[in-house]
Amino acid sequence: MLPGPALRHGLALQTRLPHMGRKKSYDRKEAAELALHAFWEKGYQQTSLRDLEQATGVNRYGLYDSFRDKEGLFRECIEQYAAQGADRLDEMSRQGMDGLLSMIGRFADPADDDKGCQHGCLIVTSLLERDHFSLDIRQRLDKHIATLLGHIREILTAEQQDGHLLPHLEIDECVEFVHLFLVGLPTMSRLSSDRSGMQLAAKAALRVLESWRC
Amino acid sequence: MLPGPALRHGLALQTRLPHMGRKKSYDRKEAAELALHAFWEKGYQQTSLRDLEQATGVNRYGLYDSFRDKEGLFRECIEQYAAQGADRLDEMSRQGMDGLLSMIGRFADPADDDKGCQHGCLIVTSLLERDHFSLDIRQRLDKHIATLLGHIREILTAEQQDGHLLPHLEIDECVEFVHLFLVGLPTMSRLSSDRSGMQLAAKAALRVLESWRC
DNA sequence: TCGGTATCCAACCGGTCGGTTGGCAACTTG
DNA sequence: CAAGTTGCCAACCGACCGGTTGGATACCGA
Repeated sequence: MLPGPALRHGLALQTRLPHMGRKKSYDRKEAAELALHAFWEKGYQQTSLRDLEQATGVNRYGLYDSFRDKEGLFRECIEQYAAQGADRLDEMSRQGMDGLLSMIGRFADPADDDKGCQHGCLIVTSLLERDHFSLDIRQRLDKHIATLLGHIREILTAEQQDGHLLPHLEIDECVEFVHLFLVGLPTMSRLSSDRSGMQLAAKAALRVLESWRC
Repeated sequence: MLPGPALRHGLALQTRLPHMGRKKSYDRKEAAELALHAFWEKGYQQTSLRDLEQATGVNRYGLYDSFRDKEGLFRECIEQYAAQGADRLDEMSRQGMDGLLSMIGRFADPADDDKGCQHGCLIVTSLLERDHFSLDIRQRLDKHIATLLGHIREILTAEQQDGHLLPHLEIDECVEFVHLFLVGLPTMSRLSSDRSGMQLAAKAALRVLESWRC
């Protein structure tokens, strides 16, 4: 823990061998991944350190040692989540409007058991707990949202320039409208255990997106 | 508090005069109204009894005495809120599609300083905390949501029968789409202190509603 | 004025929160 | 093996939660 008596024997702090002492019984990244799903299901505030200990199998000392504090662990989780999502976003961008449609379509299609759709985007749902986070976390969440909106804007402008989207549409408005879907649909699914209302809304959203094409 | 020695003097419980003893220093309904705004701003879970004492000016003993417990106070708040909202809903129904448009339009128009739009419908935002409530509260919230959706459905079917709405529209889908707006717009405004994105989305939503008319 | 009653308020209760620590177990090095 | 270092775990900490209570206070009827 603390430096210990090594210094008294002339062993400088930075030259201490990294493989000394007991080995960690858990993998840092794996623990963060498990914690991520706990946060995702219950939200930041409602996930206690006791929950995290159980979800990760790591004692709170280990969590504290590896991630500094609860928020540090959460920071690692959202960065890991965003890193995973980045690939998906790129894939969506590559598919253009179809990618966007399939993204919204996942909400409407109950056959697709992508767990993400059950809880909604972790970044979005976390922003609902804005008040509980430090400025640092808030800024990271905002940054990730901006990235998401950037991808959507990129898709829409490209499609419009290629003449595949109605020319009179205001891109700013369309981007925020899609944002509304991405925020509202998972929220709706949280409001009720019955997902049919949300699915109808998703179908309507898809119709609107389709109507933008030409 | 407890019956006291009155009975020993032959004074039956139900015949005790209601104006005995010290007078309440607060009005029950007024206290509920003040508590309502506290719940509305911070949410149920995040509003502590300390907050409620400060917001209402009533000591927790008084709150406990008048409302049984925190949830009892909240129950009173949402019923009061729903009662107030009922008039507005009726007014909206009377105006038909225009009423619906103006309801959504309030989100887009920053000049209108209706505080309700800042936080979103209390019923909706409360449902986000579903897990923290008893079955009774959940059912009440669900009932109020159903009432709201019923009004929307009523408006849309009437307009369609009168030939003022495109005949091919599926009412079920449209109702849930409006529901999505009502859920998503206030949620968006919570995600960011900058309301411009939400306002753009609201404008897009209005365009969609307009496009349904004929 | 005085007994009876209802209200008010501060102190308190058990429980849970995020976070900390001391003693022990496991590992490397010599 | 012994010395040095690190990880593990349970017990613990102060703060805050919703809720409770006992004694002081204000009000009523007689």
